[in-house]
Amino acid sequence: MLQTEHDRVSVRKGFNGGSTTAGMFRRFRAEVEDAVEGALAALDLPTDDLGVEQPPEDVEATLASSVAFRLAGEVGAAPPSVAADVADATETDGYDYIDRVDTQGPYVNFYVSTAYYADALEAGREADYGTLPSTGRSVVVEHTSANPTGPVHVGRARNPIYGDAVARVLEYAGHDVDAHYYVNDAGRQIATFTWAYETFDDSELPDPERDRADYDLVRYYRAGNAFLESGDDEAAAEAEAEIAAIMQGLEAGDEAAFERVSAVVDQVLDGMQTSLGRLPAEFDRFVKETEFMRSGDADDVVERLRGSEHAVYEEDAWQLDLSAYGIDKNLVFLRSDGTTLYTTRDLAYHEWKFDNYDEAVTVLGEDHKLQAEQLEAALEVLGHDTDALRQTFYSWVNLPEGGMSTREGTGVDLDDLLDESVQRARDEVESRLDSRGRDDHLDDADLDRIARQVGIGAVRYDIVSKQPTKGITFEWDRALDFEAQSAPYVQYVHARCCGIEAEAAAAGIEAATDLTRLGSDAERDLIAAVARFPAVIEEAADGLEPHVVATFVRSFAETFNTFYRECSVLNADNNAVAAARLGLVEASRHTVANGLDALGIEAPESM
RNA sequence: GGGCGCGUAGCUCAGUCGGACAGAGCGUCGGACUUCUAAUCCGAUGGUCGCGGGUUCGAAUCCCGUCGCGCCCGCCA
Repeated sequence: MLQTEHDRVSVRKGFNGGSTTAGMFRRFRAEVEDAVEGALAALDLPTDDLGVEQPPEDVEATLASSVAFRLAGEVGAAPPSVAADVADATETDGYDYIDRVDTQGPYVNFYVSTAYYADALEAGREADYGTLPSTGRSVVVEHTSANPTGPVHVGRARNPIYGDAVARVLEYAGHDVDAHYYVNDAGRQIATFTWAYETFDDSELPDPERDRADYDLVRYYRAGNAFLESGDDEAAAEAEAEIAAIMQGLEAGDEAAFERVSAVVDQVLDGMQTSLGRLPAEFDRFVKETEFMRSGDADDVVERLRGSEHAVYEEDAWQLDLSAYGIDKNLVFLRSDGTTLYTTRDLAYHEWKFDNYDEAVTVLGEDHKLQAEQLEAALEVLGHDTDALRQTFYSWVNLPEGGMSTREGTGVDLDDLLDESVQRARDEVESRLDSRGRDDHLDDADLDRIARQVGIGAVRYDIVSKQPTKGITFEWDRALDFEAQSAPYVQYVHARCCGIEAEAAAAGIEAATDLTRLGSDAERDLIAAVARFPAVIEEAADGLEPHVVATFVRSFAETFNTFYRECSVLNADNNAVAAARLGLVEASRHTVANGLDALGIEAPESM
């Protein structure tokens, strides 16, 4: 079986055309809000809080209002009585998706119309279903930005996985997104790295773990740091002088210094990109700190900060007193030796972002929170409206025995995790081959593809499905669990959809959009789930929380599996039912494929 | 010590801008493949939402306190 387009994760930038829909659920919600507001206004009641919410699963209504609770006191009647009045005053004519209103105790319940289901079914059959209409807003998402000092380890991997998903979700939500990786090629650590690379000899270092530049060069970085910490003060002082010279050279715009540093940075970054590309996490642009040193923008920031009322000169260094912004810690923006710091250059970068984008999103580890607050305050000192800046944080991924560190060489390399996961996925596929129900003859290339899609998808889902603020302890068995509530569970639904569509095509069944043939609970529940997808994208984008897509897609898969069991396409009572169900399968496939795509997880056509 | 975050079933997690009996998966126990793929489905089991106060008609959700864990408090990033 050949790999087709559906097997590949779409390129984010590809989503700028095609038909788009605001989504049935979102429109229904807007209608309900409008109707409730109208009813309250008619009753001369306040409309500031409509209390529109989603009822529990066992309630048939799609949305409800709990407004009667709050109004009971004002009206002087019990909530159920108020609810009845509101329901009576609610006008349902003129709305496409509100079918009817009733009450259940204190709740006013709203039920969707046939048109709601019909439109969801039709919209779902479009391949780009879930893509919201263009907002016309440009957003830069900066994520990962790991120091180019060595191979990407699992502790860092949450950033590209979460960050890439944020970028994708924003793209689905209709924004014009660019992903940036901000390259630290000017900091002290990089100068140290450069010195070490030039100083140590390959023969005195351990063999690299992999034949790749990042694995090769990180040995020098570790050796250099170990040397500086070894306690030989005289030798260390000599090294420090050289490191300082490199930093001074960069600051002075010395071309030779830039070349020395890039010789290290470019190689390591190239290796890191190979790892990141496996996830995949791809970037539209790599922005180097040194760009802002060479352009003079960093110096310009220094001059303007120095002239601000918050600037103080203490202990020979220029600092920003940010107590007016509620930050006790001074921000040093120019060292006593005249060199700039990371945050100084980052300020120049952010000014550039503001000039070129409507909104700037940054995905950072929680250890950067203080620095991020200082950055935001400093941007305000520089006269910017920081509403355009959204900084979002994730907690570290730790090993059961502690944290991971590139410098100390502790931790699990991302490559090792992905290799192991793909290998375990391959074992899994092979062990299932004999009992496999479908006879579509998987060849070796298919096994490779499935192992890769499932293995990497499982790792990615494991990380992206959790709230970013929650800490994660990395455990092999848990990260590589392919059971339910994991990527393979959802991917399997996609493969099932593809299998059904292939069989249906062979049987000459053509998909139809025919709601009249889809009356069972399982079918209606599935269409209702399809209808919610765009609203899920919207929620995930608004909160920069891709994990809500992960939750949705898993729950959607469950709904689909119930439908699968109860509503056969090929063995339907007649052709019309088969065609209608096939249309629903198509809508389901688009929902799952795009939900996974928004998370950066591939959707296999067969498993 | 101060700041920020986290604490929900034995385990891993949803739910947290206050609302209908707190939901999944794993685990355990018991069922379902001559059927579009069983990486599936169905059922049972399992919770003082860390603890103590407060606000409210109503609190896992908001406020105060407290305990435990994590991160930060560098002229590092």
